[in-house]
Amino acid sequence: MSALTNAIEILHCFSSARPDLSFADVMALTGKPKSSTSRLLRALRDCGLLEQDPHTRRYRPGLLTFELGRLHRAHDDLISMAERELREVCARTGHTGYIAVLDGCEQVVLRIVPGSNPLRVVNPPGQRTPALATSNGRAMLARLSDADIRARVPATYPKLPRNSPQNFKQLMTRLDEIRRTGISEAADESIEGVGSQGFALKSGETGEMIGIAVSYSVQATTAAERANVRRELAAMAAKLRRLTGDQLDQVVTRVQAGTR
Amino acid sequence: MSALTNAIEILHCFSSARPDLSFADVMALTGKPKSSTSRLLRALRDCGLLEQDPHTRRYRPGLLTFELGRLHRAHDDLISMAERELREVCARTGHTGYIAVLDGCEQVVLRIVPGSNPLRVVNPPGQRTPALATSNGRAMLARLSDADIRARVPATYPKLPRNSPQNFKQLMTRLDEIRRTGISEAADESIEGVGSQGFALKSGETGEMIGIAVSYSVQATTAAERANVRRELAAMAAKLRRLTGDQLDQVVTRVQAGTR
DNA sequence: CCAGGCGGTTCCAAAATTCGGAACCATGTC
DNA sequence: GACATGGTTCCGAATTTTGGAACCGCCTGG
Repeated sequence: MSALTNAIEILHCFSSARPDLSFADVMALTGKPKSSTSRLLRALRDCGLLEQDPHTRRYRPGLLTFELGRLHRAHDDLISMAERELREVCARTGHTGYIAVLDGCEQVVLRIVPGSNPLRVVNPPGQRTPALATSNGRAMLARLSDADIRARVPATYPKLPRNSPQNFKQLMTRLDEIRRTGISEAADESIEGVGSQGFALKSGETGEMIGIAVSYSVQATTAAERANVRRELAAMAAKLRRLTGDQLDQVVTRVQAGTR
Repeated sequence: MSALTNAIEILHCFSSARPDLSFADVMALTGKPKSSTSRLLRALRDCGLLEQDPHTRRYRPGLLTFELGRLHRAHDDLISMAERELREVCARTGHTGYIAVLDGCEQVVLRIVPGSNPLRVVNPPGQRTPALATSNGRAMLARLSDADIRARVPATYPKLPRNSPQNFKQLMTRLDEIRRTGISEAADESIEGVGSQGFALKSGETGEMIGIAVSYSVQATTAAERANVRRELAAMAAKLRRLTGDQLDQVVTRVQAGTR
């Protein structure tokens, strides 16, 4: 196991749920001996990937991650084009929009477009969620080959909220429906009372794929309003597919860094 | 040289000026042989620290840096408190506010508060600039010990814009003035026609230090207006120092990860 | 005021990884 | 068809990393 692997293992311990960690936390989470943890944390701190709170001695992501994270935003084109369209839809419907990418079997929120409705922002950028339990997560999965999907979903199917697919077969049924209709829908899954509809967009040029979704309160919307969202999304999908040269039938073969 | 060191060396090649790099760029910038570069780039890509554009084959910071960069924001307290105050000052004066940290002899912008005046945002968050040529950069340096300053400034004093201190002695004169008045001023330095005033804030609790500055067009402001900015800053500084327990006379001994 | 825990650091020999030169290869282009 | 670009793979030598153990400074509770 290389030094880099170890470093990454530590970095992966941080999440929105655990934005900072103590020495003991890191030891427990990685299962590494004290000396190795000590050396590695020091190395990561010295190089700016981590910072240490001088008072509590806890570790958190460092200045370097902040700088590089800003640069990652530059990788635009597809995302900013989608964001522009999403902004208009959100302005018209009042709902909240999300753009996310797939990483393994999880999705990471890249952009959020706050809506005007009282439903407040629940998934800030950087948030990582199981792709199986979100509308645009499943929309992205639906565009992969069955073999790829099988490889991404953990061998022991995870325990998901009640309305999410409960096993691999149910999942494939829902993905097939998405493949037919082009739109993915979720309700009362990751968050109780919250529903969303989304679709996946894949650049014909670079092959990168993003998920675009609109999220709303299930209680506060009528069936007619949800049908309207679906129409809006379908129109946005058609326009973006045309702009980006997305061939719907073409399956994604390789997605960057998404093995985990 | 450890694998981690090499990885960091590559990551440091990226900047706002060079947000993506080709294989050859990385080889040239690091001076490493082809095989090592190949292996390392692959490792970085596989672990999510870098991404590769499938079309151009160029490398850029990856999803993991985006996620961790968002978490870095969580490290708030001092910064968010300062941001709140700065927001009010910017609303009153119409100028643009910056919060930055010191890293070695450079500063990195953490937050920006856009003003209402036509002077547009010039330094987005994540931007790295020589601390010697900015008002809050010098304000932060002024709070270090002379020995620490000498250690941070490169042995061969860098070539700076005309109005910046041109050698170590001039620098120390300006820092002494900042130490006396508590406020740092710059005009026509990093950017022609742009002036700024700033100060450094150091948490009495954690010891971390940030720079807070207000930036304006030199042409479009009168001396009276600049004096007003100075009063506003002095008042904000006094308030924040009280809130954070900042003892002005106490010199910063160690600042995180700021050796480079 | 001593014991014990936390958060480390340092040491060392064994084990694992990295290093870099060289050969090779797939694409795209002149 | 030759050449450049952007890699990958191989291999022995050289360098790092590893983890157990001992040690240390600080703080807290008894």
